[in-house]
Amino acid sequence: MLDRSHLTIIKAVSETGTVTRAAEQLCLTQSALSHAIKKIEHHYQVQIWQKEGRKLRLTQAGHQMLNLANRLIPQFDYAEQQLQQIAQGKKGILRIGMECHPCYQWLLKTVKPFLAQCEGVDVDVRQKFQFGGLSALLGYEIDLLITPDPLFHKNVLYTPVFDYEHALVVSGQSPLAKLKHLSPNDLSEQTLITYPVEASRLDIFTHFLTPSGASVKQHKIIENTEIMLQMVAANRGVAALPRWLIEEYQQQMDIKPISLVSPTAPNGIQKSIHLGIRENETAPDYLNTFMALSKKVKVA
Amino acid sequence: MLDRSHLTIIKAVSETGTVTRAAEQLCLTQSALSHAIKKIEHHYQVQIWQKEGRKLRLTQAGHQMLNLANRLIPQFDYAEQQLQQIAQGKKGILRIGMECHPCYQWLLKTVKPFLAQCEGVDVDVRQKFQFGGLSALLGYEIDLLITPDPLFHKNVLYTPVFDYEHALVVSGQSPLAKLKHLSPNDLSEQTLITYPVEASRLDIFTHFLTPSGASVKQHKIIENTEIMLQMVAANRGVAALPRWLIEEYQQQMDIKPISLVSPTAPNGIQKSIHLGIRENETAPDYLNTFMALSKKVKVA
DNA sequence: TAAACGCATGAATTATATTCATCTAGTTTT
DNA sequence: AAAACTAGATGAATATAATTCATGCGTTTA
Repeated sequence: MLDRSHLTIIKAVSETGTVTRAAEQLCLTQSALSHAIKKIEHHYQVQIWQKEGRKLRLTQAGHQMLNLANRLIPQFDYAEQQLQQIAQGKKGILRIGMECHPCYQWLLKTVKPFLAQCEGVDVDVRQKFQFGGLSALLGYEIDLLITPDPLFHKNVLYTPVFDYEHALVVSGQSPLAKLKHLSPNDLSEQTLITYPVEASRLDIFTHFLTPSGASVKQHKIIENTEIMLQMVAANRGVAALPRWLIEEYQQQMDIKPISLVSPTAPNGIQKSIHLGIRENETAPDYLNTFMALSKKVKVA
Repeated sequence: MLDRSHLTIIKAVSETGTVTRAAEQLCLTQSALSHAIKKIEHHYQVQIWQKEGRKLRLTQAGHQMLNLANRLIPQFDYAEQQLQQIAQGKKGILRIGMECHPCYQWLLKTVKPFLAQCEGVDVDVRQKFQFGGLSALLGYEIDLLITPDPLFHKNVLYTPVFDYEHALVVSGQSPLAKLKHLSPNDLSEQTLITYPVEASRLDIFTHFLTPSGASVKQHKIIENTEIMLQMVAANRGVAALPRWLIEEYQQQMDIKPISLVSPTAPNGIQKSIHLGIRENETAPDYLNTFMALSKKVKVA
């Protein structure tokens, strides 16, 4: 029963001093305000104000309403502003899910201009998903999935943003460094360093070693890309990473990319990073902004 | 535009999970809620929720509305409760203004049974007023003024609650202690301790010293009654306080009351504590309760 | 003492909220 | 795979509530 409008009226009356001026301020008639307050006065059986000569005076109940108004109205106003900003795609949280460890470097490059362009929008990046990135997307844990392996789902729309070659990175000191490309059996005496995910999600296994029945001497797990490359540079192992990423670090480290050639991938392992979004809903503007920006980012 | 009702709807929907059940809870139809939300969706051009199979899912904007709802609705509810209780004269805040420092002891005795009797009513005591207690009362800062000096005003009704003698308190060791009463000139070599208010509001000046052209040797300011009495007991000065108050402390301290006799006050300074209330308005029940209680409280 | 000001109020009007009946789409049952 | 069911959306009809208009009454001002 007691409503925002009543609070607005009481506030306006206390500000302007008279109902008539309050009505002007609210673009209503004096009568409208008078009726409105009379109504809640009847409903709660309390007086809100009293005529005192020509002036009005708030009763205790009126003062309580005024207090309430002063507390609540700004919150309503702020919420409305937020709604309008959300409507214009200026406000929100873009929750990004990453399924592609080395893409982090790329993401940073995209997020930077995005934050500059969409001032009201925060970015949240998540990298671990209990049931995988796709279900995180469908379960509304994230709004955007960055993945090199776009698993089909009817409600998810994937957009490729850039192609890259998944190559082996080796130390400049390694004997392998002289080769232009190598085949699965060339790794039989090597130590392979990977991110801590299941082998079934590592392309070097699924698209290179496993189809040929080949394997490596040792398998080490490292979570951090830079450390991984330091290890490789120190000739303590080899790793599979995007060629552009390797080339980016090549200036500061003694490393080298080599194509992974096999019967199933005669030209090396070719991959595409895809952005996945839910298809059913109307995407907020800032999501489209992000998609557009992501296509402009150069990676090599 | 955005209103309490919308917040109520969103809250109910989030609690019950479906619009239909929310409608039941609010004693409305599913259609009503659907239309209401559609309206603000159109107005702000945002989605609040989405159908997802048989379930609903709040959008980001929807979640913000829900947050707002959870913050604001309880405040509305509380305000309504207060209104209803105010209507019944059962609930409110009794804002008491004190213009009489030593009356604090008396006030405590009155407030205690009052709080017991009026469970829903809070008491707020204010002691300092920028423009004095009378204007605080007329300006609705307080609802009740406790004063020994009832300044006339046509809209203020004063009721005397008890009479007392304003007497001098001296140490038992003081040579003055042997006197039954004393006159203004007897204080010429004494140190007078008073509360920190203007001399024009201290009866010992206005009704005793000043009319006779007398004065004291020294004037010390102390805010706290007990400390004041400790000082007196230690024979470091004398003070003017209600006789009943002095007698109350006489058991535990070596102090003594002495009447202040002068041509203008041949029987000592006789005072009355008055309760002042605004006359024009209908007083809430608990104010009358307080008035009634205050007359029963014995002070000596 | 008339004019001006300012709130209250009843009736008329306008706007808004709610319902009813129906539709659509997803989900479950058979 | 069809039928039955569930839950929300929607347009039109209706009910309710908000607003205005015209006017009255008390207070203040000139």
